[in-house]
Amino acid sequence: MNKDRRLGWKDVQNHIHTHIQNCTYRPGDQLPRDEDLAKELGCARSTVHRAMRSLADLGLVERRRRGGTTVKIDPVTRATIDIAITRLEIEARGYLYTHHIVQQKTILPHPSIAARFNATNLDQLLYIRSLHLADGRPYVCEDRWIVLDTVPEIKGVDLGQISANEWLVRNRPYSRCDVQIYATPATVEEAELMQTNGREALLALERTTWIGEAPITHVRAIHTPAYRLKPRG
Amino acid sequence: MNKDRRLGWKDVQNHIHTHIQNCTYRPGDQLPRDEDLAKELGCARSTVHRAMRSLADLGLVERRRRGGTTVKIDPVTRATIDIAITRLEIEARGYLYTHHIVQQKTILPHPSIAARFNATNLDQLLYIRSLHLADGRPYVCEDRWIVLDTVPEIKGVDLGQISANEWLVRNRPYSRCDVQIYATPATVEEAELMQTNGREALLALERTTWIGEAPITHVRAIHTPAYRLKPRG
DNA sequence: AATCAGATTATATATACACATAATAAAATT
DNA sequence: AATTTTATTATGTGTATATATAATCTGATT
Repeated sequence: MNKDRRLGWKDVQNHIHTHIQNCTYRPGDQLPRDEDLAKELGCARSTVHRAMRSLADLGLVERRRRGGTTVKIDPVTRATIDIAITRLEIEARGYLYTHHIVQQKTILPHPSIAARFNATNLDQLLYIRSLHLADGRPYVCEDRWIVLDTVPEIKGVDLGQISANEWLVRNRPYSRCDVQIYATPATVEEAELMQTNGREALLALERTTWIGEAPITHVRAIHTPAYRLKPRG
Repeated sequence: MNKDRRLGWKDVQNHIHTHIQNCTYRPGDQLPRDEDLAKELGCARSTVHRAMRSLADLGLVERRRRGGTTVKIDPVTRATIDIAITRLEIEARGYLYTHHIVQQKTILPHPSIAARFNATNLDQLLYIRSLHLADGRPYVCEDRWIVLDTVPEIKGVDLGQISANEWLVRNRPYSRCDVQIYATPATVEEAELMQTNGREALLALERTTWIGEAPITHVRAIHTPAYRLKPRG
């Protein structure tokens, strides 16, 4: 037990959070100043500050210099999703991971792909359609465009061995990543690959990455119909 | 300009982040100790600590007591989505918001709904299907189950005026929220409401909330086919 | 009355130091 | 040799203080 222990920032955070849940402080209300709260609770201002900053990170309160801290008027539900290497996601669910390349070719960028990269002067792209399986059953179908100017080394990699997904994550850190999530009906070919019905509703997860100004890759990953994306704990 | 300014934690963060992007430090590598980095960069350990904690929050590095800080072996793309009140989301896009109730009734919980709440002894629920429109065009169709035992006051609220979504967010803080995102084909009735084709692929966003142990509400919000969920900048 | 220069105030950041805690290694004990 | 105890080490937390920054108010100047 932590009977006589000093007050920690998490205690302070809980204290305030509880009051917000109690409606002691309601949306829009002003919270006490850091200093006053510190005095009231018998801890240092830094400790209150740490707790307040954490609550602000959670999107529960808003802090403005001089304006003090207020309970957010329009609370948002903040959900954080971790998009891991597909192999690890499948293995974490206890399945055996395999993958294979469906199609691979070097192409010039289609305007819609160039638009995603927000670039006009793109040269050759490596296009790969690959299927990732869990215990032999389709799990994710990935369409990927890799900017060869930015990642020339990938030409020498055996992408049948290590997936482009995994190789890139391990070898090409990015400085910016755009994500979009949407529902899409399976095309006939996709339905065949995913072993499901045509025009079935699939969850699509698109990512586009850059290092500095240079575009790296654009992926569109479609999941099996039953797939549910769950934010972390 | 901040020429001769002291080093801030964001500077330190950028410093390390740049090195990770450079591959000076690669996934799995050990970073210098906080103290050494502080000495090297000429700032306090607390400043380095702040930067490191931020990088850990971003999912870029992992910190273990005694074990030091390492670049994450399997980096994840971390995306944070803010789910706001539907009215505000629509207005933020510059549209006129309207909504209306399609159906409203008091029912006993269907087992699948009780399962979502992880509860067995649920009493009466208020079920509401409502349509939220942007400039008169369907935007979101919301199926909501409200636990009347937990939120009895809602019986006295005119939910045609203020949506259940908005009333609950403003009046019922929650301590826990489960979120699930998936694709679903529109039913015939849903397609009619959303003015789209039957079995069209729609993005569904499910939320279930509790205050303490008490279940508050469960929502299933389906979006128009063109809808794309975008994590915050 | 409008404008602009300071004073004020609350949060934000940086620093320094002490102690807590967890993980590990080394030493002592059985 | 196996186990337990102890020491070490790097991060985590709490405290105290000084300074920075942004927002607001005050009041002098025009």
